[in-house]
Amino acid sequence: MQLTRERIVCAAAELIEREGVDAVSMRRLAADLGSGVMSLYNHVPSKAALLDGVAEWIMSGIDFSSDPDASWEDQVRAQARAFRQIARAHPRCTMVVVSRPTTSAAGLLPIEHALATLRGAGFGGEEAVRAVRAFVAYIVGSLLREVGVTPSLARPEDDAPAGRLLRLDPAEFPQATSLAAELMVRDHDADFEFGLDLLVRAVADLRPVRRR
Amino acid sequence: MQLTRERIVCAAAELIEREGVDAVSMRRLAADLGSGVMSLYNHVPSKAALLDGVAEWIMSGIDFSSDPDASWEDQVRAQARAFRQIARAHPRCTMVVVSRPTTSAAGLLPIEHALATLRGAGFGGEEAVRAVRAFVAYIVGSLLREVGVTPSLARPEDDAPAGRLLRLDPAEFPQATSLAAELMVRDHDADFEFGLDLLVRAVADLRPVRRR
DNA sequence: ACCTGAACACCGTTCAAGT
DNA sequence: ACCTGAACACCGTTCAAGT
Repeated sequence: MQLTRERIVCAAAELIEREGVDAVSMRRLAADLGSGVMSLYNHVPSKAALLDGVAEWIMSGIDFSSDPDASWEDQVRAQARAFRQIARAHPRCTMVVVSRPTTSAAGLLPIEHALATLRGAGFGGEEAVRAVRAFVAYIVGSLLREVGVTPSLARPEDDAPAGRLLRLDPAEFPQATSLAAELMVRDHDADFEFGLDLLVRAVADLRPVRRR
Repeated sequence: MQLTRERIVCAAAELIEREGVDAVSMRRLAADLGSGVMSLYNHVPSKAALLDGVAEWIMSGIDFSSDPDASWEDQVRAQARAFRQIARAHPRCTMVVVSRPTTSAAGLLPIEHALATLRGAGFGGEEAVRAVRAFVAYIVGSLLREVGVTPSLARPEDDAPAGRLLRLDPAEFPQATSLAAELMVRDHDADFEFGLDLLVRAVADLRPVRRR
């Protein structure tokens, strides 16, 4: 089968999803694709560029469009949820997406949509830009949490009964100890919606705007 | 000089800051420390564990305490800013801190402090946990943006005049095009404070609480 | 307990050679 | 234009040997 940039990028994304980023090597990828290692370099200039390609490919698979008849609050919410889809659809690729600077247009698309929504709701340019940045920061941070790299109490242990506790010194961590039950609950949907709601309402409070 | 876990971790952090994560190898580190490669393994079980150590070391260098006489809003702000200090003090290590699950107590300390502040302000346990998670998500996302991995318009190019524009198709990106000026401004302080303020005010609105 | 060199099984990428 | 193998300069880590 023909070797293609797209085929290579796609194979890389699948390999990451299957075995993690550390499993990705040009040699391994070539073997998976049934070609010589150096053949890859006819379509991709370097491994770094390949990973950029994976990030872009995943971003471009998200649909950021939203119902233009909905309230701007609901549109922003829909866009945020679309973004978060990345963590659900490509959990192990999320870190790749989020850890490399987006050089492509695909990375700017969610921002374009969000800006359009906010401007359409009557927000000024600077305000819209600032609000979008706050949303993006929150969403990106949420992705990282969901993917499991943000400080948490529940330690993933293969052998231990699900949701075992990190050993905590109650003297040093009185709050974490007394709130252990709440901290162990990991409902990413609810967590995400909670924070998203905070931001949406705070942005709505910035100024009295009427539906356009 | 004696080889020590702390000395190794510290050297790794400095090397990351100087030349980036990709420059870190056990061999390079050993050379920097004037020892044989394998000597490192007497103090650190693996490279991955070493990077965990770097993350922990950086987290433990942040002072999350806040003036207990200040309003809870100001305390939360102070804690958030302390967290953000990481991006200023160790920009190139930030990704390391933020990309690996915190297994140590040092990673839980900021959460402990934030929980104490919110509970002291009268928030319920579950509410406090949710709010803290929203804050952490926002802060972590902000760190990533500040360190330069979040979609942005300003493309860092060594040769181009500072702040050159990504080539944008005005038809596809009307908002980004018309807001190019605003999007190019990169005032991380202002951006961070703007979003932090949104969250603080939204959390304050969750329920009428009086100072404790 | 700590250090070490040799060795193993890998890397990404350059280059020169092929079609 | 695309493919390729050999070669180069690296990796992390195991192991057996030293002190």
